[in-house]
Amino acid sequence: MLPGMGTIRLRNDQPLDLALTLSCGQAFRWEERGGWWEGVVKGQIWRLRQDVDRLSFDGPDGREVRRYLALDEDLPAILAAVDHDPVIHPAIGACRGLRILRQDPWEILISFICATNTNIPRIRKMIASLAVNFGERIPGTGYDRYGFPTPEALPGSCGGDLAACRLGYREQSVAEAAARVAGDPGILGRIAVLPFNEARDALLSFRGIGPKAADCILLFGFNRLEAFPVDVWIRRIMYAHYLSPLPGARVPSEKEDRRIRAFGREHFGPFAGYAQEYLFCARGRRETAPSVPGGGGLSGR
DNA sequence: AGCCAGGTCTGCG
DNA sequence: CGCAGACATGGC
Repeated sequence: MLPGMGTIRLRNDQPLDLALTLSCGQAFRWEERGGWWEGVVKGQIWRLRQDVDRLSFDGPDGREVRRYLALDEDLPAILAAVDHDPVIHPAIGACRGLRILRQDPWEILISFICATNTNIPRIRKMIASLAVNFGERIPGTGYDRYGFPTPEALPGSCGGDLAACRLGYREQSVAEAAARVAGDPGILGRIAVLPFNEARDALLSFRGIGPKAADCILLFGFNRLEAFPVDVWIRRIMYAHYLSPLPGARVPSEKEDRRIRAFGREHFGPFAGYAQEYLFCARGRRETAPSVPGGGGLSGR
């Protein structure tokens, strides 16, 4: 591991909370071992460690680390652009240094197909299982680590050993996505350069990718910071503090989620995804229990 | 034991 | 369109 090893001095005005960034649910393959965060990125072992303003890395080179962690992004400027109400403000304070990673679109696509209707611990297990069963073993470590499987390496038709990964009803969607991307290797690259709504529509054409997964894939895999994923937690938070369901509307419902999404993107602007992530990561103080819609909205909508 | 989980799809009106 | 159920699994 000699090739890429070094340190980066973090600037005071560009905060990073490495642990929060790696563990908050945008990436699923990072583990803390002996004071270092260890993960697999681009088929290589990456080890990262933060001591206040010193970021140490082992595996990648400094340029790769900066890019992956989005250290070149002006975080305070982004947060200033979304910090204009008394709900997001404390979330920003509570999650200082949280950054949205720049991850591999293919890995994120599969990860968020797996992320539907389950919890983060199990998502991590599903992804780990895909890597162990179909990824390439990475030599030179004291224990086995595996790269995320390529589209070609995953069974492209249902059945096969994919069942061993215990994906449940997500299995068919994963298999189809693998077959499609393997058969059209340029597809994700083309999606990457589409306008937002067209990219979103392209993702929605995959089985197993609905509105929420599409927004997560855009945000975490394509660095589209305007994406505003609406999951059960965000729905709770938004109903508790920002808007109420339309009179007579069923909730949850796709129609209502669409309103939440539109409100989020309008209210928070081009960096709505950052606002969403801070709200998501700061969940659990006031939003642990389902709250009553209609009480305590910000505006009278 | 039972509810819930970073939802989505299908089959009906 | 919009709604209700089904769905496969395991965490807590």
